[in-house]
Amino acid sequence: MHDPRVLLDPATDAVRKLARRGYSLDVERLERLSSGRNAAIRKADECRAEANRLQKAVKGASADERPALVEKAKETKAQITLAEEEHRLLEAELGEYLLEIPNLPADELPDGASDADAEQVRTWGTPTELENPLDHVDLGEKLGILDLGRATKLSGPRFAVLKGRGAALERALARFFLDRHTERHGYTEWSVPTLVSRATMTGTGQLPKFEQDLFRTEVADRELFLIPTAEVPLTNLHAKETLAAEELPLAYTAQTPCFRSEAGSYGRDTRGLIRLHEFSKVELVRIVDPARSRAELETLVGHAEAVMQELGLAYRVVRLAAGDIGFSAEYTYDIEVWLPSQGTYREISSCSDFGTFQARRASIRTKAKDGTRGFAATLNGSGLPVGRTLVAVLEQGQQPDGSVRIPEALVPYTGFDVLTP
RNA sequence: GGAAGCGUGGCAGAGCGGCCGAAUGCACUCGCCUUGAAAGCGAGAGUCCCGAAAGGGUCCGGGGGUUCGAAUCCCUCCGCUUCCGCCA
Repeated sequence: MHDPRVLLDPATDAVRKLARRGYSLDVERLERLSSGRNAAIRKADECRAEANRLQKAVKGASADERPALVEKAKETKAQITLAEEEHRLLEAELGEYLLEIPNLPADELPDGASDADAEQVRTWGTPTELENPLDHVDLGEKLGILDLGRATKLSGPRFAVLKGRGAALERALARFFLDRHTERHGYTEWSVPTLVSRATMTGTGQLPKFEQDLFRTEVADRELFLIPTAEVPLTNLHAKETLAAEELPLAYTAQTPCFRSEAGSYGRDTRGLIRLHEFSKVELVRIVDPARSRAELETLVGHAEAVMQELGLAYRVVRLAAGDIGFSAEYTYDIEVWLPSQGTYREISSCSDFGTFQARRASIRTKAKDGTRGFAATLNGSGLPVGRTLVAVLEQGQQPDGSVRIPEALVPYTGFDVLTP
């Protein structure tokens, strides 16, 4: 959420920046709501000050002065009620409007609105060239570790069932990621709820605009949402808190299932594990000093890349176009892994700097030793999604004889170094 | 789900309907003292909002009510604790 004052400051250049992501800011409306709200607060405060004066006067008043003062106090009270009502209305309208304005994309991002407009930053590893590469579905079924038919029987399309060494591989990947991030990269592991409140979803920006992307539950009169990523609970751990500036940066990780409705992606990636309603992911979240957020993003991407490299998976890093980044983001790198079956790089991790946008929504404040107060900056990135990594491990590790070699770093976790049909 | 009790500042813990933004202790910040530290002494310090500032307003779990005036009285919701039931 933006500070309306900052948004309206010409130096912010908000209209131009938002236009880059195709959002048209209604400056006139924002100005009207913001100044109207402030005026209503002023009016209410003045009335309350008057009421406070009258109360003191009543206490010291003589018996004949008293009735007139009490009468006046009652009138003032009525005025307070009016001013407060005005304030409440404008506050609500302003709040609603602010909640739907996306974050300002950084100027360094390239123009454009799709992944085709992303800018390649670097590549790592050599894309495997195979005669007739199988895709992960064919591989998985031949190896007997993937059962999509039964997944459909259980839950419908866009679910997966892993069996035997497939399930073990999934478990191994998650443990491998968590161990690396906690032991080498300084992250604290958390176990968090995957059902969260509307307020929590609003804190990170999934709500109110993207309710159609979420799974919603309702039991009795209680409403909860299934998280689309651990970013939601991890970032909101510190909602409505004030953090001491010197304890930053905070680095958190968690493995959770992630639930996405995938509304609006009907024809896309219908095969296999790429796009599911439910998948497991290890997420990285950093809560940092806003002045350092971009440097922290480089650090975060580095942590995701480190596990990719240890698995020996060829990938590239791209800088997303201004019109392609998420609602709450101001700067995003995607890591794309090489998929031999598609002959292309596909997104495996998205690492974003949100500036203070989420912290304002969730109210994650900071206080320095000298008493200076502000909002923290938040960042997050996948580190990594288990399913898509499994896809890459299968596809990049496939051998001419139909077997799949397990990356060396993973063997201590799987207990086997090859998958054979 | 049933019964009882409790929700005050970072923590602990006071608080006759106006003198309470709130005693006191601990913790904290800054001085003094000390070679340094502790102790001791002195001073200070809460949050959020409006305001260029001066200043004003707000906040004693949330919401509502009584009253000129509520941390203090009433209603309601939420949370916590203990006992019973149920359950992994």
